[in-house]
Amino acid sequence: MGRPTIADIARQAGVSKGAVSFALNGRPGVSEATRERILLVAEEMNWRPHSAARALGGARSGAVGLVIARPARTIGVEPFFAQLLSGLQAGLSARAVALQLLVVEDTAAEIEVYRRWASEHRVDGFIVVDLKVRDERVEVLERLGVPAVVLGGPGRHGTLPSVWADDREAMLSIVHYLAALGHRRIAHLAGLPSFRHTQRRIRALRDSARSLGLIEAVSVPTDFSDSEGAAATRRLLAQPQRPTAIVYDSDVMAVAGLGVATEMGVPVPGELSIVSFDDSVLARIVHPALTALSRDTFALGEQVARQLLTAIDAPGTVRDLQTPTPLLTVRESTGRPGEPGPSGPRRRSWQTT
Amino acid sequence: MGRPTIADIARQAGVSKGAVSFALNGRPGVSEATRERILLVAEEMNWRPHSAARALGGARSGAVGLVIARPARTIGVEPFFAQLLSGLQAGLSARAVALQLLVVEDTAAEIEVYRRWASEHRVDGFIVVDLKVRDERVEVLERLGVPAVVLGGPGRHGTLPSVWADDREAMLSIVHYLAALGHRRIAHLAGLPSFRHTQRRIRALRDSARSLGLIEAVSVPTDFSDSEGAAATRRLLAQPQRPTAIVYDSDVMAVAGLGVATEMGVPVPGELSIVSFDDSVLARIVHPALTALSRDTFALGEQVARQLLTAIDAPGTVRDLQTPTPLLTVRESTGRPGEPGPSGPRRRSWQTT
DNA sequence: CCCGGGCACTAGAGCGGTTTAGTACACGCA
DNA sequence: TGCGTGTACTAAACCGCTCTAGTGCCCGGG
Repeated sequence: MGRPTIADIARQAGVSKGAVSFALNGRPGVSEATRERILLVAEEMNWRPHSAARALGGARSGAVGLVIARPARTIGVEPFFAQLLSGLQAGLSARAVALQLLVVEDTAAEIEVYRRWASEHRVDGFIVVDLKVRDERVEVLERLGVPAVVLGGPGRHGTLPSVWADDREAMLSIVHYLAALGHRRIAHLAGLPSFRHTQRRIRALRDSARSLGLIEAVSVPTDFSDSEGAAATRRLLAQPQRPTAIVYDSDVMAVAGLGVATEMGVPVPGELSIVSFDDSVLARIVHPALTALSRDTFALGEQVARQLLTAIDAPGTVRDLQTPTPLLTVRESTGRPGEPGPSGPRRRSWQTT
Repeated sequence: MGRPTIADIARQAGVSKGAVSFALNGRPGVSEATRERILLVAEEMNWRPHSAARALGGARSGAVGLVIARPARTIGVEPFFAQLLSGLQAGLSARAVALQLLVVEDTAAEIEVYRRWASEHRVDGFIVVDLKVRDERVEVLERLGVPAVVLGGPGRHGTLPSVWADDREAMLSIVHYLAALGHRRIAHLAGLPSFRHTQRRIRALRDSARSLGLIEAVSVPTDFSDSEGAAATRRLLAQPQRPTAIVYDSDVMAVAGLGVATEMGVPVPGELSIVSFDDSVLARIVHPALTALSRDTFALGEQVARQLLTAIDAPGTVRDLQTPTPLLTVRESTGRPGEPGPSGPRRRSWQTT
């Protein structure tokens, strides 16, 4: 005999299938004595529900989907996703919900997967990341009628609930910090310009430029890759009037930028301050360690998971949720412009050529 | 009306459910004309199979499981997993098989998930990573009778097929390279000693020590984390007779080690050569870029996926598969001991204080 | 002319659960 | 005594698909 079914349990316990179902799901319809007997038998036979059978009865599939549309190599290194994933798992596993993960090349493929998984009843809901400025996925998901939670915002996510952090506030905190140190030429190596949070960061920098008396406040869009981060840094540092501080939208780019600065003999933080918009081990292990915006990505994942589970249980009841604005963790990569950093004398000597 | 079922299609096309099923699955029993008519109707109604209904009829669930038992923070940064994941996806998506991913704290939890998912018919097979020296998971999976492919080996994976690379050969190639450069004191910052590949690497280093005339060839076990990597490096470099080369079992540790060397004023590669056992963007973006063993992790993932799909289709037919031994990519972090590297004069100046 | 065999298709049983309708019995109450 | 009500349970429908057994028909051979 293969795996036991409720029919087997029913026979063994001398009751009907229905009674077993009631007992196992803790719903009324059986006496306490019978329930315990059934549970005992089920335990003995080592019974587990067949997820497909459950799902067939119109019930949940017990899984949620996360589809990421980024070229594989980019993800490879983003600690952000891994952290987020762990948090999601933590939030989901509390309710024994599994996560179906898929990495696709582009948004078209992503949407196709949404359609497929939804119509195959493979998942009960979706987590949407990398919210775009004009995001077609939102409409598709709304039309599919599948519960979904958007990571990003605020705004532009239609009727779907979102979990978001204030990127604007975060960028302002960085710029204020740099301005307070005396920086007047600040560059921003932004991420993909199609991303909503990229736009918010760019705008925040531009808006603060005048009020803080910045001479220069440019945002350079990239694809988040280390190579574009390095190339853009090289271009910025080759200018006659180069920026005294660069804000990177990801830690990978920041590290790549640090590498370029080192290679070009520009001392950090002596002549160039570097801030990363994302914190991770990466920012800590390089030398000098990078000043970075820290947020609890793991907790963020948990939040998103909770929101999604709620959205699945009671659609329409979930409201947007703002997470704490990331705080700046000051390390060794920032200092007053033109001044050697805390360990300046040593690092100054890099600047040979 | 909700989503269409084959009954709807049958009604619309004026045939029976059975005929529709035959037509949609491309099996004999319907004429070519009828088949086309049915397919057309299905297309029009935008029909998709209900995965649960399919799975219920004893068929496949259309998903495979990957459970990773490592503390969340460690994964966060391993580009290896992300690359592997992408490769797996690529291999699986060709057959429209989904990947269920779960990160758990320890092996006990991992085994529990295997049991649960198998008995719930949630997945058709498993991918096992981080093969241990004495690995209880193997026996559990064999007993469960679920198809599974082990990433690692050779040996110690029971009757489960494995995909493996020759870690021994790889380590030997590193040591030979370093010995040829003139290194006689080589340290190895190993990973978790419970991992099978860690043991193979340790043994390979030890075995080659005599034949190559090494004075020192120690392996220091760690937990793969940046902090242990940094701490161990600090200890090694603080010794009176410090090693002239360190081999790191992961790129994260290698980068952390490079940071420590920089901080301690030990020029790389002038007085310390660094080799990473894993290549990734990480190894390239730091400065100096790290000499590392490169392998195509993406392709590895694809291979594993293919093997697993075969194992699911025809259990018992799958044999072990050896993947190409990773090749050493020489970058800037290695050189002759005591000699400045290619850009040595500049870097030499780091070594102040 | 009848029969066997192959083809195209139908009917319906199952897969393993959930859920609803129905039944048997005990009990309280007029 | 009869009736309504509540409880504990059973029987069976149902979810959407697959697959087997069976049916009707046509064709060729004896």
